[in-house]
Amino acid sequence: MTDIKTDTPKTEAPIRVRIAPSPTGDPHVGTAYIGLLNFLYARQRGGKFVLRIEDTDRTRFVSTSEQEIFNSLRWLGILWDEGPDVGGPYGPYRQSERTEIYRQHVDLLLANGTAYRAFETPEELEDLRLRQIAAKLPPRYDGSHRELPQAKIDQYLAEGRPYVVRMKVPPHTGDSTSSTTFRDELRGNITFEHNNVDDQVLLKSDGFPTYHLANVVDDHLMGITDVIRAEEWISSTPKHILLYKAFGWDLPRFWHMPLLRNIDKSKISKRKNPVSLIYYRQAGFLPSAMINFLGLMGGGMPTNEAASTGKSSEADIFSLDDMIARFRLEDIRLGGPVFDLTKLKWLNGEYIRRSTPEAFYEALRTTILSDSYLKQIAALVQTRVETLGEFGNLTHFFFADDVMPTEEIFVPKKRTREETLTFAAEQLTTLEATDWTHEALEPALKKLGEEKQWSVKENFMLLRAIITGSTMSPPLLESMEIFGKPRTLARIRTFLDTQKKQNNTKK
RNA sequence: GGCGUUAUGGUGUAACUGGUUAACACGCUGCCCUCUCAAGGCAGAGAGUCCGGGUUCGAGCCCCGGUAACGCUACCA
Repeated sequence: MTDIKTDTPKTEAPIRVRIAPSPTGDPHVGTAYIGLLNFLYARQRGGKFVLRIEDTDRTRFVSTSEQEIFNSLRWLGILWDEGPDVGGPYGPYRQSERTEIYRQHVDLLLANGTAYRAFETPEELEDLRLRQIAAKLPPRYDGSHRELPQAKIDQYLAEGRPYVVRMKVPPHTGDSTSSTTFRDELRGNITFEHNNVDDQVLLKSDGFPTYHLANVVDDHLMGITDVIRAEEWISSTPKHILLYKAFGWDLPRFWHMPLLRNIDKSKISKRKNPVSLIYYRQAGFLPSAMINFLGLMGGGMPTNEAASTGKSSEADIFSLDDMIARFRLEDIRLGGPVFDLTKLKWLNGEYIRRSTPEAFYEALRTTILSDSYLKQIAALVQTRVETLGEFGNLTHFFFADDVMPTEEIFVPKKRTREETLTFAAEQLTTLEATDWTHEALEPALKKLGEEKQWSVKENFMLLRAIITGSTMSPPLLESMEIFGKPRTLARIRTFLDTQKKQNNTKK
């Protein structure tokens, strides 16, 4: 093993990297992927890895999300040196606690003429957008408040009209540049003409910053040296460069990583692939396997010597420590890798087979057979069994992954297969948007049933069939609650996918 | 539509500064082992490197032109 630190130029500032997830839902595999890459980069260079929470979107905020992000990353062993929960010298690490900082920085931009107030209402902007689309023009802010006379601004402010602050993208008086070129460490120079860069909103009318502003201000203030993020940010990087320039700050290095993909190559999404880290934990994937699998995405691990000497399959198997020792971020492949569950499951199986019997049993007992899980399930069936031996009869679906009802079971007497599948898809949509307590689930499902003219019995029986594979089960909603949202939704999606495929083969 | 990025078997990756029949893993097929199923062992099928030109003795690697996929195009991140 080589000493990585000797490779690091000694003149460099200490490496500081970060991930900045938004607490808007379940922790995402994409967050884990980018987190892993940042973590490795920092560890290999004796740098610091920062976790920052980007909670500036109040409309999408989910209160439990932040804690779940912490739990999931820790589960994987992706540990941060600074963050909201562990503190650090550059805090606070939650953007909602930094609003005063952003306000001050916006004032700086307002004062030096690189930003301006815009007083249009959201309705006016929507109207503009629609007209532009109708005229086959690229939808873009038309800049009408770019050069508002001071008198007008004062008047609007006095009237108390709400406003946003927008970035004044050059060219304008004081800066005549018409394009921005930046270096992506993986791809080389990328150029954007400014007439393709919108006057991005920096400060929303609710006083919160947008991603673009908060991100640049925080990265600078937190001393971030390398921005390692997903490819979807390439398009907005010129805005960020312009902001660094407007503040007069040095640029970090930018590394844009390929996007994880669904099987059909689109950006990975929950509709087509489980993306919740909670799902993977609850479904019984081992953190070592998940980390290993993520390390396979995009390459980056040099071919193992074991591959040429010993068993060749060893080449694909490595630990987090192996990655710290040998992973090369600069070798990441740029094509978007498909997040292929088949290979993940094979890897997971490898890790299970390699466990000691004790470790395997321990893994079962802390996940799929944990005391808390069993205790909740037991409470559900106590009145429904006559011998303890019947426990498995009623609860098999809690422990199985291949539940699939036959058509006779899931299609109600007076319904067709088609309308049943359509309704099941609507149930899925409803469940996705509902808090995961049986108290919340019941009215949500009943409301859907009323709207679509499905009786409560038909409604719940269909769902019961999908979740349990049977027409007989412990109380459905309580069962779903214990089984967990990510796995329940995944089961419904698997059901719908399978039935859809059967449709296609029938025709 | 505009802008940007990407492109090696079905999937993930490999192929030194261009150099023999494009390699490994997953998956798939068959066989062996075996009370079953996995695991394991063995043997296969599957790409000529998105397409078209060019440079070169020689191109997956270099040049030019296309195409397709993906991303962005919000007072979301």
